[in-house]
Amino acid sequence: MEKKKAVKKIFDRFFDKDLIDAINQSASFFEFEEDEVLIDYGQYIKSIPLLLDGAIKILREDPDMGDLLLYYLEKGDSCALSMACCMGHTRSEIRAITETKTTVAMIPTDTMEEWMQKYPSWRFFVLNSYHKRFNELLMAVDNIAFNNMEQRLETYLLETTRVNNTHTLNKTHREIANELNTSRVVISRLLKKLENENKIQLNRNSITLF
DNA sequence: CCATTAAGATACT
DNA sequence: AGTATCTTAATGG
Repeated sequence: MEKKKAVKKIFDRFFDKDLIDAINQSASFFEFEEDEVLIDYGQYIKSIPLLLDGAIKILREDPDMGDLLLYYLEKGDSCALSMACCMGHTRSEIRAITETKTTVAMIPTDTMEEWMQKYPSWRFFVLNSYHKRFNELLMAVDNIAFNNMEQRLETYLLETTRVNNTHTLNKTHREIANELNTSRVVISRLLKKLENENKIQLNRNSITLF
C-alpha cells in the first residue's frame, strides 16, 4: 500500500524498522478534505495523528469570540498537544482544522503509551515534537507581542502560501482577519497597502504573492 | 432579475 | 488599530 510506503519514506530517518512496522500495523489511515475540523475545544482525544501529507492549522480561541492561528502542522509532524492531552486524559485546549487535503496515520493512545516504553526512537520523536511545538509557540507569542498587524499579516501570507505550496491563496479578507483575530477592514486596508507596494495582487477571493 | 456576500471607502473612536 | 456604516462589485440561483 502506498500509505505504508509514505510512513517509511517520511519517518525513516526518525524511527527504526520495528517501529515503522508497528505503525503500519496499528495505525488507521485517514484522508481529510480541506477545512475539516479534526479536534475541537473540550474534546477528549483518543488517538494522535502523524501527518503524512497536507497541512493542519492549530487555532486557539479567545473567550469572547475570534480564533487565533498558532501554527501549522506539516508533513512529518505530529501534534504534541494531543500527545499531552491523551496521556493526561484532559480535554483539548485547541482546535485543529485541515488547511489542505490531508493524509494522516492515527495512533491509538494506549498503543502510543506502549511504544514509549518499547521504542527509544518513538520516545525521542515525542520529546522532539514537544520541542518543535514549544518553539513554534514562542514564535507565535513573539509575533503577536512585538510585531504590528502589517508584519503579522506578511508572515501569515508567507507561512500560508508555503504550507499550501502555492503563490495564490483562495481566502477571503474575513477569513484572514479571523485567523489573526482582527477585523476585516483592517486586513483589507493592509492588503491594499501591500498591493500598492507591489508585493501582492488582489482579486476577489484570492491573493497572489510576488 | 434578486439575494447574498466580498471588498472598497469614509469617517469616527 | 478597531468599529460602524454605506457603496460597489461579483456570484449564484
